[in-house]
Amino acid sequence: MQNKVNRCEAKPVFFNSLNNEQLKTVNASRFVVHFKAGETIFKQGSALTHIIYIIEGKTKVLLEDSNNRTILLKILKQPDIIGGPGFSTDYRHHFSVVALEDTKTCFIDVILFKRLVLSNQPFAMSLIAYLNHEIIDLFDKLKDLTNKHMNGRLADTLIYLSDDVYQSPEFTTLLSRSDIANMSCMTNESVIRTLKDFKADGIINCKGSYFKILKKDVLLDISKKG
Amino acid sequence: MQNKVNRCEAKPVFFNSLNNEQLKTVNASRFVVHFKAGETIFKQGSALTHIIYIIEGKTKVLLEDSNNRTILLKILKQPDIIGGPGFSTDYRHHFSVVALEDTKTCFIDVILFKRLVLSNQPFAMSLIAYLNHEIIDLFDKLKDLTNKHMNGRLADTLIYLSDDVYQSPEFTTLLSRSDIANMSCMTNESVIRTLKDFKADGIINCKGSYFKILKKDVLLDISKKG
DNA sequence: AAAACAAAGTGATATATATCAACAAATGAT
DNA sequence: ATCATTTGTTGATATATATCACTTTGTTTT
Repeated sequence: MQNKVNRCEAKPVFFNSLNNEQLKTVNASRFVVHFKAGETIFKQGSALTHIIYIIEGKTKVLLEDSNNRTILLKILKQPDIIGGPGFSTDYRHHFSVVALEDTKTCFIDVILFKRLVLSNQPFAMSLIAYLNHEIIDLFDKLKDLTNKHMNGRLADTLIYLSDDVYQSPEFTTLLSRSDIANMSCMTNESVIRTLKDFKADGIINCKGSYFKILKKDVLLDISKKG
Repeated sequence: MQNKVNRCEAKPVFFNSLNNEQLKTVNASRFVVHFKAGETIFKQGSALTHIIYIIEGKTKVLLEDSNNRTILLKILKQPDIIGGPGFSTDYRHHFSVVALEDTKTCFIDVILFKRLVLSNQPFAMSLIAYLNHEIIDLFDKLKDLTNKHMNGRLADTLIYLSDDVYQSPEFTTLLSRSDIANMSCMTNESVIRTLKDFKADGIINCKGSYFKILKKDVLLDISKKG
């Protein structure tokens, strides 16, 4: 891990409610860290000492359990903030974050972050709104992953990648088949087989890391039906 | 639904960080509502107008999806607060709450609640901590429900009921087999069969609504192994 | 108490999905 | 370029779990 200290170029939407003086304090202590593809930005269970802002690059968020099973929860990229529910609870990380490509991040001391929350009500309120959005997303994830069958779950993953991560019906992904499996709660082999089915039905086209969604309406329908 | 207006006798832990003046404001506007067993306290999708504090009685929290499948997320009882992630986002309920027995609740206007959050930093911070705990619980739920097999999931449910809800190895529950199924993401029939297996193995005893956990260590082991 | 209804329980069968084993293709190292 | 290693792919088989049809038990209603 390279550890180049310099200024952040970008500013997260999240920090909009800070005043100039507060922004100056943040600027004074924050530092940039570069991660190479495959490197772990932080590991589940470790101490939460900084709130991390992604300046550049895509990262995957992993929920790991004691039996070596992993859920790939989501993909984070600029201007996402990586905090995690350890903030103001046990100050530990409850998921791991791994860089999918070379990634540039900005570290903000969590003690400073807490001071900002305590001294700026709109900032606190926007954090509360953010956390509630996270909870809504987790509700949806819980429903999708437990109630839907493989086809529906894989359709969800493909729609998520296309709409949210790559913002295009056509994309080349850094995710392996196993990553896609971990996102969709299925095995490697089942992902491959189901992708093959989708391809045979003319819903998508894919080869290796290349994906193209041909019939989004059908995919949405599969997602809805579960 | 009866709608008897009077004072709340109990005060949630949650409101500890309020000062006297703020408590007075809350007291002035809050009102008590009684629900009978089976009645819906609020329905998923409806407007979030009040934060509800449970004074007495047990309620179930239901996550409903568009295909009529339901997850029973948890059981709430005094001194739990029912707010939900609609607060400061879309001001809608993202789950339904149904009374399992006669339940006494205290309604607090959500606009007043928001004012309190904005005017009292420690209160805001304790809300943030609460939301983060909720997220940690959801992470665990997500991992448990997607990674574990039936035995492990049902073991989790039994441990939850014994430890958290009834706080005794022996309890008579208001939950039906279907409720237990919805908590454990399995069918009615599978719950019955698995309970029978546990009984045959001397891990639990149960008959109708009566449950007794005989070998908690074994149950914990089943839960861990998944 | 009888009837009606809901909830609990059982067995047979179907189905979704994982597992295993083997191989092909792509990628990286020497 | 060749070998080694990982990643992707395929087919055969095993297994967990749902579904369906039915019986039994318990609980409310008249």
